Amino acid sequence: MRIVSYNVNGIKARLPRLIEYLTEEQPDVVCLQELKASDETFPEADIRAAGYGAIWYGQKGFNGVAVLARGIDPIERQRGLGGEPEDEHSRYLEAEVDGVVIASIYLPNGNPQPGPKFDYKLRWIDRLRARAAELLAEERAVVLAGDYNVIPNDDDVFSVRAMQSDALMQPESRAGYRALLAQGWTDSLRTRFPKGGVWTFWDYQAGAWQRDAGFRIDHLLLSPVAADRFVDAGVDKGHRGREKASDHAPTWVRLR
DNA sequence: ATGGCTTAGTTCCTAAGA
Repeated sequence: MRIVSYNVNGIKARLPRLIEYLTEEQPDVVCLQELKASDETFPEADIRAAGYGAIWYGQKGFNGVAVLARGIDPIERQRGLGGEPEDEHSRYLEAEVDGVVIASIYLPNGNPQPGPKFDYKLRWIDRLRARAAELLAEERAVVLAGDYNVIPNDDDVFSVRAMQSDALMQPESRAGYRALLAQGWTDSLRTRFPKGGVWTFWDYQAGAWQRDAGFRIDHLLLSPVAADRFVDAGVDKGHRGREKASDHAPTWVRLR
C-alpha cells in the first residue's frame, strides 16, 4: 500500500499534473493539500474518471485538503481539529482506507514570525498533537501525511543561513514537531534517509529548482502499528521538474 | 536584500505562500 502526500498548490491549476500523476504512478492513497478551491469547485468527476474515490474539505482561495483512494471511497472520520472552534481554516481531514487511518494535514506556514500567524501555527501544532495522542490510543495503523511547514533538522535544508529566520525552522516550530514524534510516531522519510539531504519543496523563485535549493517539509508519520509494516519511503522528484508543476513534490511511504 | 515566482480572488492589483 503506497500512500502519498502531495501539496498541489491549487487543484484547478494542477489538475492535468495530478491526473497524470495518478495515471502514471497508480498510488493507493493520495493526501492533497492547498486545494485553493471551495467544496463546490472540487474536480470530483475528473478524479473519479482517473479511478479514484475522494473526500475533500475545501476553502475558497487558499488552504483545502483531500484524501483520494484508488478504486474505493475513503471513509471520513473527522474534518478539522478540536480546541479552537473559531478556526475556520480547512487544514485537517481524517479518513479510513482499507483499514488504515489516514489524515491529510496542512499545517500553517507561520510567516512572518514573530506575529499572530506564527502564534496560530504553534497553537495548531498543539491541537494536532492532542488529536495525534487520541489516534495513538487506538493502537492501530495510522498515517499522518501532509505539509507540516516544519524543517525538522539542519540537514533537511539546502542552507540553514538562508532560512534561519523563517517560521519553518524556528526552534518553537521544531520543538512542536519533535514533541509530536516523541509521542511514538515514526518519520518515514527520515527512517529511509537518516542522513538528511532529501528535499520535498523547491521555491518557484530565484532558480531554486535549478540550483536544487530545497528543503523537507512534507512528512508521513507512522503510528507504531503502521511502522511495523514499513517497507520504503521516497520523493517523486521528477514530477517537480515538469511543466506547470507544484512547488512541492509528491512524497510517499509504502506499507506492507 | 522580504527581492526573485505562482495561484486565486477582491483581477489588471492584492494577499498568501514558504
